[in-house]
Amino acid sequence: MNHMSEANEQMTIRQMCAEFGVTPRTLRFYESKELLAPLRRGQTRLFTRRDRARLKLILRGKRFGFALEEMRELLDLYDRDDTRLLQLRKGLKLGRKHLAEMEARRGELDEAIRDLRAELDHGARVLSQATAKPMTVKPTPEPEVIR
Amino acid sequence: MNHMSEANEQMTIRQMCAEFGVTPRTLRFYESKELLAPLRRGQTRLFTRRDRARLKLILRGKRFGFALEEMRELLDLYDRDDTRLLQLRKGLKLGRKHLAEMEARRGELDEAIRDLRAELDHGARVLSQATAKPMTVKPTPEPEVIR
DNA sequence: AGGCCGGCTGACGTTTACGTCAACGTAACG
DNA sequence: CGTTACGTTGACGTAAACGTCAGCCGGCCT
Repeated sequence: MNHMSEANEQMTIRQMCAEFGVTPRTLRFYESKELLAPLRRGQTRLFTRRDRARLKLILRGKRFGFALEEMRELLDLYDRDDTRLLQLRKGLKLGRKHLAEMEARRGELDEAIRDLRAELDHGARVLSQATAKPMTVKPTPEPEVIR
Repeated sequence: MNHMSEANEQMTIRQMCAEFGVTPRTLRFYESKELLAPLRRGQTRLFTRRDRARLKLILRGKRFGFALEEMRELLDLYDRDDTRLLQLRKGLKLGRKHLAEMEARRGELDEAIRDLRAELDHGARVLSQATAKPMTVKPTPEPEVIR
């Protein structure tokens, strides 16, 4: 009962690593870059729910090719410090820019997916034809246009 | 003189750079990694439509965080060498894996977009409320500056 | 008391994806 | 015929994002 105190609020570095699949080095590195700001019990880091939220966003950003430095600025937007209006304005502007980037990227991703699908379809077609009549092995002088 | 020769088929390194917004170094680097294989007129590289197609895919892949090495394997899939069936099979498998990754990534991207939008809406709401009744402004060190 | 675990701080190493610079070739321009 | 422009090949440098290793704490078990 005791060791199950409702504090999964603060967690150690190992627990964080387990939850997010990163190494301690990574978390310390992020802290050094001021992306995270865990509490301290003596020397030991204690990661809060805020750190977890930020880390989630960081890793998400990374997966889409945003640099850590870019993410750092954006993180404040998610912090919802509604008291400082100037900051908020800046954050909104930045956020909108980011959103536009992401939507553009989604469009491109869709295109890439379409293209890749087309290639896969083509490949599958060629393959089924080849296995159907295995005579047509080498000469493929089809007038197919490469687009 | 014949600057209008119909050969935009083979193009020089500068022309490539202009078309794709990269540096010569980048193209030479890609060649060294066997991602491109331009022809040669003596020493000079001549990039073909094949190189252009590949470069387009490379840059696209990069924008979505795929490493050059990953892209290199995939590029063959787009080459449509329909003669080597075993290769084709391998390529298809790889391509499908890649496609699955991209689709997963698109799902995540959509989620990220939704989240960011929510934050932006929240921010905008807070901001409009604050400007409507500016009494609830926490002690801001600086007086409000317009944008 | 001794030993191990988990965490901490440097500090240097590594990988990826190029940038930068030197030295050279060659073709055209004036 | 010199210089300007574009091309080439090394070779070394760099920024980002960690990995790795050494050395040192402070608890906790036995």
